Parts: sequence; C-alpha cells; structure tokens
Amino acid sequence: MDKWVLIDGNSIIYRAFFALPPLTNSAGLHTNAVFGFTTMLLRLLEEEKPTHMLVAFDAGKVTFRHEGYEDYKGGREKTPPELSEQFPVLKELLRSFGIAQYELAGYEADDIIGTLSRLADERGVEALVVSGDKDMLQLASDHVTIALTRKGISEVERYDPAEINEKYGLKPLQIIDLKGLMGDTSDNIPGIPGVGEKTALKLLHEYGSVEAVLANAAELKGKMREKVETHQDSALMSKKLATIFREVPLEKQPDELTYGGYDAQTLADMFRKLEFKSLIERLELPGAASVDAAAVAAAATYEVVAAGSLDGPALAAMLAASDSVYIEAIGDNPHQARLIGLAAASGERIVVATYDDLMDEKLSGPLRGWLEDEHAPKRGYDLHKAELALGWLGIALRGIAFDALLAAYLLDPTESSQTLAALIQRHGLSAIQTDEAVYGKGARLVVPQGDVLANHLAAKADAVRRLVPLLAEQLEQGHMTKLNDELELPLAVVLAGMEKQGIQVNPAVLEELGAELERGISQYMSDIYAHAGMEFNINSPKQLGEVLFEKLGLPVIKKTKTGHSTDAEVLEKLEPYSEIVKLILQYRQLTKLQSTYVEGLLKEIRRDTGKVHTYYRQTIAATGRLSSQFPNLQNIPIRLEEGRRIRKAFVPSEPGWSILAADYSQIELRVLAHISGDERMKEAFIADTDIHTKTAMDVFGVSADEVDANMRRQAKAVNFGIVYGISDFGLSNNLGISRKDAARFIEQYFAVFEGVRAYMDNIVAQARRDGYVTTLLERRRYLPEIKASNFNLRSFAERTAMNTPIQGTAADIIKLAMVKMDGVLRERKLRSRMLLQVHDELVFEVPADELELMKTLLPEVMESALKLDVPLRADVSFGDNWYEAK
DNA sequence: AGGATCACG
DNA sequence: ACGTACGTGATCCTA
Repeated sequence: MDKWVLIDGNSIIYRAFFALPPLTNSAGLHTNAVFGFTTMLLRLLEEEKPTHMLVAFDAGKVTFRHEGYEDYKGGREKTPPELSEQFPVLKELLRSFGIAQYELAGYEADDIIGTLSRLADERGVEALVVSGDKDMLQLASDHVTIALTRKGISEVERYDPAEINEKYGLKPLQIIDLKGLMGDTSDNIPGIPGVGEKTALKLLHEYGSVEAVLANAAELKGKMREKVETHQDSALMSKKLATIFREVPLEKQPDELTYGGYDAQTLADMFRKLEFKSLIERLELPGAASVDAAAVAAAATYEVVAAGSLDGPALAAMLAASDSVYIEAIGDNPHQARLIGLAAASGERIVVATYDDLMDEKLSGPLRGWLEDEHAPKRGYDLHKAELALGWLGIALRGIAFDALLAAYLLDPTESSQTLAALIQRHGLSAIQTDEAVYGKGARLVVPQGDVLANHLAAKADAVRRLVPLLAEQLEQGHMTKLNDELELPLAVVLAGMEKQGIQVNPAVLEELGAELERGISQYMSDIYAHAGMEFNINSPKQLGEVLFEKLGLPVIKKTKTGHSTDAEVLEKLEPYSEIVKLILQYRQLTKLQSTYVEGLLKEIRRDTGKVHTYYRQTIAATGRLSSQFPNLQNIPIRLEEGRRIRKAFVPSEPGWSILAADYSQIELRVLAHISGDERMKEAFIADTDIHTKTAMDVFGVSADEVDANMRRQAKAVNFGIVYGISDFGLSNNLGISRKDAARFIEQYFAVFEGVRAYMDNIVAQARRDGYVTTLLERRRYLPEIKASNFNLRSFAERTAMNTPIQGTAADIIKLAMVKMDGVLRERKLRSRMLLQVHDELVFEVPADELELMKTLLPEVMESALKLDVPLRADVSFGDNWYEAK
C-alpha cells in the first residue's frame, strides 16, 4: 500500500527557524531551521514509513495570485538573512536524504501539494500533507490527512475531515470560505475587516459559503450588514486567494517521488558539514562519535595487551615507551571518583591495567613506579581528575606532559562538549563508544569487566595518542603553546595540590550558626503565615506568587516565563505595600544561608580529614576563569554581615597557624588601563588614587573634596558597566536612573576616557574581523554571533568582545601568580599552603614563623605576576579564620 | 531536566 | 524600535 508524504517546505522551514534558538556551525553558517526541518523529516520517515515523499517550495516572488491582487503577501517582513542562507542548505540536505523536491515558477508550494493530493484522491492512495498553514485543511479528504505543526515544530496535530468538522463545524472546502470572510494578515489577505474567526464561523454555520453570506446580507443586522455589503468584493477576492489551485501543470510524475531510503555515507557527510553530531549519533551513521563495540574493534589498528599477561619488566618497558595514557575514574566529583583502570599506548600496542591490577602485588610495582615517575611523560585526557582519583588511593601522578582536555578547552573554551568521543569526532578520527553506552548512567551504571572494559580503555588511549599531535599543532597555530605549556598545564598540578590539601572547616561554628538561623526562620515563617492568613510553601515561587499577587493583590512588577516574578528586585519595590514583603526577603536570606552554606557545607566535610575539598574546574568558563564545585568555595558570603559569619568556620588545619589572604585591588580596571592605553586611567593607577573617586572627579568635573558618596557610587557603577561592556539600558537599570541620563553619563565618561572608548570600538571591530578576541596571554574566545542580524545576539557578542579580554586577562594574571607562588613555596621550602582561589583573591594557611615573610612575599609575587603599564596591587590580610582575614 | 532565585568576583 | 549589564554553582520547586 502506497503512502505519500507531501511537505510544505517554505512553511516548515519558517516554523523551524522561529521555533529554534540560533545555531551555527563553526563556519558561521546558520543551521537552526535546517536542523528543525531534519528532525521533523526523521520523525516522518520513522512514523509514516512513506513510499513517496516530496518537499514542495514556493518559486520566486510573483505567483498567479499576484495577478489581480498585487499586495498578496505584501507587508511581510523580509526574510531574515539567517534564514535565507538556509534554503540552499535545506535543498542540498534533501538531496542527501534522497527525498524529491519540487518548485514551479508562478506557483506556491500549496498548489503543488494540492495538485498531488488531488492525484492521491483520484488514485485512492493515502497521503499526509505536512504544513504549518491552516489553509491546507481544505485539502483534507478520505484519503488525505493534514498534519499541522503546533507549538513550534515539536508536535503536529492531524486533521481528517471528521476532525475538521469537530473543531470548526465545517467541511474541508469551507476552510476557503472561512479565509474569505476573516482574511489572513500574514498573507495580507483582507477578508471582511472586523470579521474574525468567531463571526466568520457563525456566518458559515448559518449560510454555508461566502457567496451565500453575500446573497443573504440583507438578513444581517446593523453594523454586520454594513460591513458585509461594503466589502463584498474583498470577501470574494480573499476567497479566491485562499483557494489552493489543484491543477498545476506538474512536470514531475508521482512515481518520481518514490522514496527509497537514504545512503548512510552521503547523509553522514552532509550532517558532518552541518555539524549535526547528535543526529549522526542517533542514526548511527558512519563516523558517529559513538559506534558499537564491534565497529570499534573492526576499525582498530592496535593490539590490546592485558597488564596481567606481562611480567613485571615487560610491563615496565611498555609503560616507559608509551605515547599516551587514559586513566578512567567514574563519578563527577574526582575526590569520590571510582578508579576503574588505565590504558597506555606504545605505538600500536596498548596495555590495559584494571583497578585490581593496580592493587595487585605483582603488577602494582611497575604501574605505580611509572605513574609516580616524573621523568616518564604522561600525555592524557583530564589528568587533573586522574591525579585526584589516584591521589586518594595513595598514588601520585607525576610527569604530566600534555592534556587533551586542557588543549581542547584552550582551542575553543565555549565548545559545549569536550568529551573524548566528541573531541575525536571533531578531529575526524575514527569513532569510539561513548561512556554512557559502555557504562550506562545514573542508577543503571554498571562497569563492565574483562574485554569490554579493556577494549574501551584501549580505544580511548588510542584516541588520545592520535589527538595529541593534532591538538599540539592547533595550539601552535593559535599561538597558545606557551599558554598551554607554561601556564595551564602547570596550573592543573597546582590546583590538584590545593584540592587534595583541602581547607579545614569547623563544624561547631556552622552548627551554632545553623541553630540560630533555625530560630529566625521559624519566627519568619509564622509571621509570614499570619500576614498571608494561610500556610503555604514560601519556597515555591508559584505559591508565593498566588499569595502576593492574588490573595493580597499586590501589583505585578515583572513576569517570568512561568508566572509572576518574586525575585529580590521585585520584592524591594513591593515593600511599601505590605509588611509581608520584608519578612519574605529576610526569610529568603536566612534559608539561603541555612540550606546552601550551613547544611550544604556540613555535608561536604570529609569525615576522615575534617576538611572540604573543592574541585576547581579549569575547562568550563569561557573567559579563562576557574570554577569551583563540590562545594563551590568561590561564592561563600561576604557582602552581608549575617552571611559573612560563615567564613568563621574556615580555619587553619594546624594549631597556631593563620589564614592569610591577598586580593588584587581593581585588577580588571588596571587591565583595562593597560590594554586600552588610556593615559588618564593609567595616571590614576600610577598615582594609586581611588579609581572611583577619580572617575567621579573627571566625569563630573569637580575636585576630590567635592566628590560626595553618591557621585562616587555612580562613578563606580559606570566603571563596572565599562568592564561588562556598557549599555545605557544596563546602567540605567543598575543606578535606577533614566536611560537618557545613563546615556549622558556614558557619553561624559567616554569624553574623558578617550582611550577606553577607542578600545571598545576597536575590540568590537577586531572581533568582527577575526571572529574572536584574545587576552594578553593569547587565550582565545570565538564570537560568531558578532555578525548576527538579530540585535540581541549581536549586542551580547559585542559586550562579550569588550569584557572577555578584561576578565580573561585578569584570570591569566592570577593563574600566573598561582604557578609562581607554588614555585616560590617549593624553592624556599616553606610550609605555607595555598588553599583557595576566588578570582582575584588567594587564600593560604601559614605557620606562625612564616607569617611575617608571607605577608610581604605573597603580594610581591602577585604584583609581579605580569608586567603591565600600570602597577598591580595586592592587599594582604590575616587572622584565625577566613572571616578575620579581612 | 529546567526554571527561578541568589551566593560570589 | 529592538531590550541586557560579564562570568560562575547550589538549592528548591515543578513539570
């Protein structure tokens, strides 16, 4: 039995374009609409199993409908270039699929589909018409079903004549009359002005057609009659325009629409060009990042050797000769990760050792000996994590020489997936299985034994071996070899050391604070319930919204996607209306401290060490900053006193020692002064004046003693804005002033700091030209959206272009300081330990006899980390805990 | 799984 | 006219 699927190409690609977020491949080609179209095609192929398939397109701008009504489809926004560039891509994709496509000058896609669906009717063949356009419903019949997209393109709704009758009370052909009466703004079909769907349906249920309505206009009352009578011609013309022409002189015969399946290689090549990796995976096409074990084995050029099959010296020799290593540790938190095993490739021979081998009396000697030998270079993937997982087993990992993950991050820090499977696919190497495929995930995580595991680890070691030279070459091309070798790679080792060391947390401090918070929270809860006149879950934005905006009738200030916004900014505006608002703000503050910082932190204290061991992630932030997890120690409260007390729980791990902290003063603005070369700003830092006061003096044109607190506050906000990539809207929002005033501020600022203005202009132009921006140490971030026609996307990219070199260079500097400081501590054999990094601050624990030295040494190292045209300044402080070090 | 909220620089 | 400040992670709730 034949089954035809007829797709309205123009309609679906439009829907897909607006339904999906922007998406580009690395060449900058927009692909979101094509992607959406493809997912729809795949679903249709799977669900409908068509024997014939056609995608019809509109041809050219002028159709027969324009004869007689020139304004047909007039007033439409012109197709955005991000979409137009996708039409030829879609057509090429259809060829790769082996799906027929057709367009004919002077006709629209609807007409082609209308004609084919008539043929389907005549032949008694089942057909499915796919479109986003309701007009298509007129084609429905016993043989023809219409599928209309709903909510973007994720769902379709099917209509046969019965369903059309149920929904509209109309026969399929009456859809044309419906359009004739109500018109269609998107096609600029006028209909009868003032007649919408409701009225049109009422009229049709009564009279049956446009002609009948016009003939009986005299029966209508008042305004309605007037409208119908004056717009008779319009109604008839609209009906004509809405009628799908079903006699198109097709040059294509239905048997040319036969769909015989796609060629996997052809489709894979097309998907690769478009970078539709997930689809390559889903269809298991050639070159998928993940393939099945048999395919990996078949493609393998290497030999897998079990460590247990070798004697000690043979194993040691193989390890010593290895080019790459892959060390597997499963679990997100490396401090708790389970070490599964490792594989080391020496040319085409790969030795695999399991966890048991590592613990084996005979094998552990050579294995540990090699891992701990700093003269035996390790080229691997995510060796930072491996170092921690091994470290907790009492095995040191030394001799880290290259890390594919780190290199991939430097090459493109915004790439969403840096998994090994994704990396090798990106570099066109032969595929391996994904970890999820081999190990499962979540509750179904099962680590296989024997050959299955050995083969997977070997495949990874082989992948790393092939990747290393490619990545190294690309780093070289991007001038990032030095950044990799001398900064990021040594830093990975420094970080692992800090993380293993951990920081002592005194649970008694937290518990006492927790008890106090508990009392406050229950008091606030009962007060809030009393004001609300009911009990509810204050933590639920939904329930809170109902109480505030429905029960208490407070004004709605801002909406979210899901309902009423109740964030702090909104609540502060609502404070005058009800006392409950203040209570909620207080409640929020206390519960945040309780759940995230008291309870959350207590859970992270390790029983065996009494410390928390964070994990600094080096390959996450697009700007080059670190991030911190399990727990995050980079967002411990400080701004409000209530929260700041949490810091009293962070103490030295040895009696008599102190916590010593040093933070860079205004590092981002100093970096800006340097890279912009702005003379006035440089002078300010060279003279070590208060930058916000100086900014206020210059922008307001007053002397130092004329700068009041408010002027300084505003100047400070402008300085922040400058670093973030300023806009008048953002500044006005932040300062609570009008956009005009904010714009005036910015103009005054740029009039004074001309070098800064020039920098901002130049960096955006440079990003547009090169496609990326860099930091002082050549760290790179690509900004493809800087060329977007969408204002939002483009503006965001422009602000990022301004901000990333500043934030990123500041990150470079503190990373340099960390590596240098680590070296200094080693050289001078000091016992002081680096514990934490918080973007512009370093925290140490120091013994009493090193305190005086460290108080001068640490800021010296930080200030001399990188030589800029302005001095760097670090302020140092110390105490018995992190709170006191202020 | 994703949104809302809020902690930090 | 457009509508946002830059970069993160943890917790809770809701679908």
